[in-house]
Amino acid sequence: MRTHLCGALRSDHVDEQVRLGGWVHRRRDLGGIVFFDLRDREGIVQVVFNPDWCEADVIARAQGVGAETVVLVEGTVAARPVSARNADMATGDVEVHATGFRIVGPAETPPIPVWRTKGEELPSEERRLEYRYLDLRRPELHRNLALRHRLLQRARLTLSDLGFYEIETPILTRPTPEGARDYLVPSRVHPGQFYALPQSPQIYKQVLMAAGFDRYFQLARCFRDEDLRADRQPEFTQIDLEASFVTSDDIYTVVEAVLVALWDEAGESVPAPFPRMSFAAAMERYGTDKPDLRFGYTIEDLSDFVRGRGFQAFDAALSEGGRVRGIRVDEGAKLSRKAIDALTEDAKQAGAGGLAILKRRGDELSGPLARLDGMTVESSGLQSGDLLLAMAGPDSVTSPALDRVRRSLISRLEVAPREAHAFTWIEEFPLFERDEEGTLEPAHHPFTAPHGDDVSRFERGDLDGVRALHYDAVYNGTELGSGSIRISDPELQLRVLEAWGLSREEAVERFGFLLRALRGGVPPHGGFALGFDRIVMLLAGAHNLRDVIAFPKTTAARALFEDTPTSVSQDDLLKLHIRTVL
RNA sequence: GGGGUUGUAGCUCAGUUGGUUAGAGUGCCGGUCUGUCACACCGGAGGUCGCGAGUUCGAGUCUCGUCAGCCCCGCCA
Repeated sequence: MRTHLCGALRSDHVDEQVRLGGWVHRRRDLGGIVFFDLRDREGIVQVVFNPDWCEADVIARAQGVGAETVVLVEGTVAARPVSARNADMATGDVEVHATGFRIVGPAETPPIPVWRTKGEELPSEERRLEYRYLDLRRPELHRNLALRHRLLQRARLTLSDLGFYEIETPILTRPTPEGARDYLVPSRVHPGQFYALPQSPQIYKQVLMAAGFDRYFQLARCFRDEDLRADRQPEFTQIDLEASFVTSDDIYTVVEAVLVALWDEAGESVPAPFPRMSFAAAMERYGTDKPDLRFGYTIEDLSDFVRGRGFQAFDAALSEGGRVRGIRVDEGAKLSRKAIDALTEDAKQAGAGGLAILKRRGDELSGPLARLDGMTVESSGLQSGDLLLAMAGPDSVTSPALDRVRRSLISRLEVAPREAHAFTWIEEFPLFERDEEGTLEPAHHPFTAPHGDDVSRFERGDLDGVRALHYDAVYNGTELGSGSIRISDPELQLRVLEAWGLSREEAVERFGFLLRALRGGVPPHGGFALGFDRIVMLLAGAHNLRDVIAFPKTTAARALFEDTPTSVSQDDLLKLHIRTVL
């Protein structure tokens, strides 16, 4: 049917007879002569209908063809007249002199444009999702999904070469009351019973290790019924992997190989191994477990610097066991009053009581902290033009607030990043953390092994300080994925589940299948899961996940194109033994 | 669950302090046009101002509710 793709035609093809198929992108009808741009997956080429080579009835039909109509074109590739070349088009040196054409896919006038006039905004997100078949025709989304395809293939190839088997795990799985909410699937043959869609293949991959597959990976679809964000969809794809007889270092090596390969596929060369940082150090220096290491402006402990110098709010916080922490900002004195107010607002929004500042210009200090007892230009430690931002409180307040202030500061100062790609491992996470009421909660899933040095602490029941063999891969302030070394001792697994708040009976009821597998002889094992959609988004330069997923959901978890979810008939529900209570 | 924001022609948007017949660009329809590439030019059609109440002599504009999109907080073991 076709001999070439539209976007592939170049000067080498001049004088060749071609048959093309594609969508009419735009039409320019000059009366006696008609141009249109024909678009396919590879790109766009100009087709010309001219009485010099074209029958009158063919021209007449070409004049009437509407945008987005699918046509077959027969003709000759010709070099354009020099004055008519288009440097903005990849195919701009040539055009197709059509001798015949046929409409094979008539199109209604499109409700949203595929081609937009210069300066015209994209249609609303709502329209784009409603008419997804049109929105997806835009070259930008084609590029994103083409990149996604290449990254998927590269991930497969890389892991396969490293000895990983791609093994599929069930989509109909066992509900887990803990963690994220499950999407439930009713069983028809077992009245009143339900499957759940997997939040991740976590337990299955551990069972595969127990089964001796040694190394597993999967491009796994995962489902979580939680509220959404620009970077969160209810169903998403993970590059999920697990390996046996490994330590954290082995997992780092594998994940680094995958990430380096993916970045390479996108044309970016990045060095491995990645630097490592403990969770404690990340929280201390950056206030977050996903620090953006492209920038400085690290957090400092200013408690001793300000203690007892007549600043009431600081001394109060210090006497309550808090600290005073802050950020020294080179050249920060140039920030406007308005910008500093905005930073203060950021700090308050993130939960801080306020933001105290000290500014040095020449030999003059200003700002509330200038009134500290004994404050002098020398003792301030600031260079001319510098700014010091400080806040007081428990770390649980100042860390997130200083993280927020730091990120806001970086964007307001428009500082250039020191490097384009800053990967880092964050490790030694706590195994448990306390929620707002002070109740101990597992920080991750309950299969994460305690750090070897902290096992005795765990045995003693001193859970607060126990570190986990859990690690995150962080890139430019974004968490790409996380993983851990798993518990392979069934007794330890039971005790962790108990510490998690489950009775022994409950633990066996919910996780018995895993415990049985562990008792059956399991190697030490661990793994990782990378958020694939997010990686594609970063590498495509997209700003939300919807632009790298062919058929995404809205922030209310609805699909507008197919209008889903939807009600079903009472009859269908009855067959599933379900009654609605709306 | 909470907060913010947006909703006006097929699409992208403007619409002043509440005041006559709600506008522009583009698309669409008709016409002219042989080198355009945002083709140009002439003419035309096209509106439940998201939906529902309320205030008012009068509501696109003010108030309340509601629906939908987007962003954020909670949530995401």
